[in-house]
Parts: sequence; structure tokens; C-alpha cells
Amino acid sequence: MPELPEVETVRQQLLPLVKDRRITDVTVRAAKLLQNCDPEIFRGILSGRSITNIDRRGKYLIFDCGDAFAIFHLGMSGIFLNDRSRSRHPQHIHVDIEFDDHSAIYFQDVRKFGKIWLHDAYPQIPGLGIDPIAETISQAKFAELLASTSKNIKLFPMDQGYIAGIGNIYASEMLFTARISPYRKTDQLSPAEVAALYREMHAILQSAIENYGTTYSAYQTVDGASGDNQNFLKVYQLEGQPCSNCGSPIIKTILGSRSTFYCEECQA
DNA sequence: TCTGACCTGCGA
DNA sequence: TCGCAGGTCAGA
Repeated sequence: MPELPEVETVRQQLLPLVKDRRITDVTVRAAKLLQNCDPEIFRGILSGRSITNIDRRGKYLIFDCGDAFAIFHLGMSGIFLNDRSRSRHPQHIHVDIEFDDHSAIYFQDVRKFGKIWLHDAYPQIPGLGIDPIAETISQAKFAELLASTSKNIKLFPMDQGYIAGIGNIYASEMLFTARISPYRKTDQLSPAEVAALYREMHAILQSAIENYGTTYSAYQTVDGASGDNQNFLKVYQLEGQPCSNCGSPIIKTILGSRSTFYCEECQA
């Protein structure tokens, strides 16, 4: 759900709303979201501070308050809204952050899989691989990562320890446009296939960011709108529909306990 | 390396 | 009423 393009869209939309605004109050109604402090400490540390920047690493958003850093992971259904009235599920708004100009942002998470941390220094998120948009990964390094393991290629980009930010939707999509079967193993790809996957990973993510992310169920942009990228998907959730390339029906299978969509004819 | 639990809305 | 959706992590 919120994968790299959705989280990056949220970051870009949220930043002008909060940058250099002073936080006057923070309310956390679901304490289980907080991983390393309780709601009162979270409120006490952030109140009075200003958000100077929002960074993103993989699917994590990092609110930079100078000498305090709030890290949000949106889980599967987390969204930020700039107006409570835009919420389809107001009972699931778990965090309010209010500012000195009387504006506010709201964190909603229906399934409560989101997580929040508070740090006093810029956080190094443990076990997080390379973010292909925020950082530069060379094709040689990408090939090296692929060769270093022998896992199923569908599961490789979803493993945040290798590539940070990709989830189930974009893993299926990039394998389709790179024409690689989801059943192939990482260390058995030809150099041409590695090059195609490297190219398509960047192209798919960049294009999804330009389309404000994919709204399939829960994801909404900060102003409550849907993303556009679901209109450009080639295989995800298109089981039985004709492949845009060859007309064969799109196949759905389960890999790593996750739905996987592909074209048997186009993906070898 | 793989599987299931967490969680809740939604559609069949 | 029940199964599915999926990001992450603990446990097998």
C-alpha cells in the first residue's frame, strides 16, 4: 500500500504545510503506535519545536525538529491528512499535530500497522538497504546485491534490507516491464535481465511518483485525493485481463504469502 | 528461508 | 459471515 512513491508523495505534500511551523500540541490516541516512548513524552518533546524538514528513507518519513526527530512508518493503511473532515474513518485518526498558526495535520491508520519512533539524533534506520530514489545505486552494485543471494526475484525488491521502499505492487510491475518471471532466482539472471530490472525499477518508481502514487484501497494524498498511478498499472490486480503486450490473460499466483501478478507469455 | 500474526474494512 | 488485502517481524 504505501510504498516508496506513496510515501514520497506524502512527504512532498506535507512539507510546505509544516515547514518552519512551531508545534503547539501533539495528541496520540493509540499508544501502541509509539515504539520507544509514551504519548506524554512524545507530546512533551515535540511541543514548542518547529519542523525544519521532512526526509524519507524507503517507506519511513523523518520529521526533523532540529534536536528531535519523529519517524513515522505508515504500515499498510497509514495516511496523513491536512483536514480531519477529509477522513473516511475519523475514528482511526490516532495522532494530531497542531501548529501555532492554528493549522494541524492528522495521522490516520485504520489497521494500526503504522509505527512511530522518537529520537534525539538523526536516525540511522537499522537494516535498511539502498533507497533507489533518494540515493544512487549503480547498476554494478545492484547486480552485486542480486548475485549475493539466491532468493526468488519477486521477493528481492520487497526485502527492505536490499532495496528500501518497494512493496508488492511495484515488485510485480517492475518484473512485468523487465519481462522477468517472478519465479526466477536472483543469482540466475543474465546481465541483460539485470540491466532491464535496474532500468525498470527506476522508471516504475519515478513514474508512480509523478502520478502521486497508487490508490488501491486505503491510500489517499494529504488533501484527501486519490493517486493516479492505479490507472497505469500493467498487471497488479488485473488477474484474467488481457496483457497489454500480448493479450494473454494476466495470471495471479501466491509467492511468499503475497499475491503476485504476471504474464506467462511475456515474462520468461 | 518461509510462515503466520498483527488489524480492520470491504466485497463476495 | 468469511476470506482477502499486505508491511513487518518473531518464530519455526
